[in-house]
Amino acid sequence: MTSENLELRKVGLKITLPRVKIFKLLETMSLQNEHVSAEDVYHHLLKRGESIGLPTVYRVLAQFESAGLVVRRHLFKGRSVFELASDDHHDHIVCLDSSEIIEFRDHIIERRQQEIAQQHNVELVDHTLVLYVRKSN
Amino acid sequence: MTSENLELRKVGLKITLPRVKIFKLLETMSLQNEHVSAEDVYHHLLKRGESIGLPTVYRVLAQFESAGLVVRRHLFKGRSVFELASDDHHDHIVCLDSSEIIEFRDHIIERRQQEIAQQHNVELVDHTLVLYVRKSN
DNA sequence: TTACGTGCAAATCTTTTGCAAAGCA
DNA sequence: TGCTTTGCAAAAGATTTGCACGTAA
Repeated sequence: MTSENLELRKVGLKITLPRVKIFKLLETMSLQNEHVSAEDVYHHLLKRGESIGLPTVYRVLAQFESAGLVVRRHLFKGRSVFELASDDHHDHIVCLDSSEIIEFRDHIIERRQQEIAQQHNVELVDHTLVLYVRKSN
Repeated sequence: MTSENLELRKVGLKITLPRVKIFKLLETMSLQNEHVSAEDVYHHLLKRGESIGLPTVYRVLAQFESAGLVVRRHLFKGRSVFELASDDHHDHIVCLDSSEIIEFRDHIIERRQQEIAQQHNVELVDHTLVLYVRKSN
């Protein structure tokens, strides 16, 4: 049993070809810190000769999100991007000039977020921190 | 000359009825910490008997954004919400149960973001910090 | 007057849904 | 086999665009 299959089984999803293809692609992309939209996933798979339908990509990504395998982010207007979930929380710097995305980790901010949630008497489930920047001259 | 007109003139936008209506509405909404979508603006205006077209709302909001009068946020999937720009930076807590939005301000996080931008040698233009929470039991 | 702005309808883009056929356990 | 998943086509939701008419300066 491959690692993808284990992950899928763990969250109660039946092992199907589309799910495995998409999970593997996300693994590759996440290793490279790439953030992909549903359309991106679809085109990557088509380009390598895989056969898949766009609605299936949307459905599978939504299932992965519900299962906690994947995190959906609203970094841009009009479309969601996805990355494999990981214990290693990180945030994003988005360059307004190049649309390049840089990931960063910061303990001070992470800790402070927890404190703020506590102050408001709510349970912190997730967070999005995006710094929109331009390259300094 | 009313204050709305001054603001519009300041950023080089001609004073027109739709722009004034939308600006006033945003002023009211922002005072109440409401975050409105283009559709929301459209329906609020229709409800109070104003005549306006939805494409105009989208166009005016985009113009206001370019002019720096309003900030566009991607708090949810699939649609943008807008609020009047202000010097007083704040961030958002979004309740996943009720979709309620709470604003908060935190100097520690603000300062830390500046430091992170400096470390990456980029100029911080804007940021979005959203804490997604559930009500603690 | 004259360039700019608006409204309507239609187009576009992203995402979702209905349903018949195919696939996994 | 039986229930789940997929693929296609079509629908839906958000946003944008083309164009003729209206309006601020």
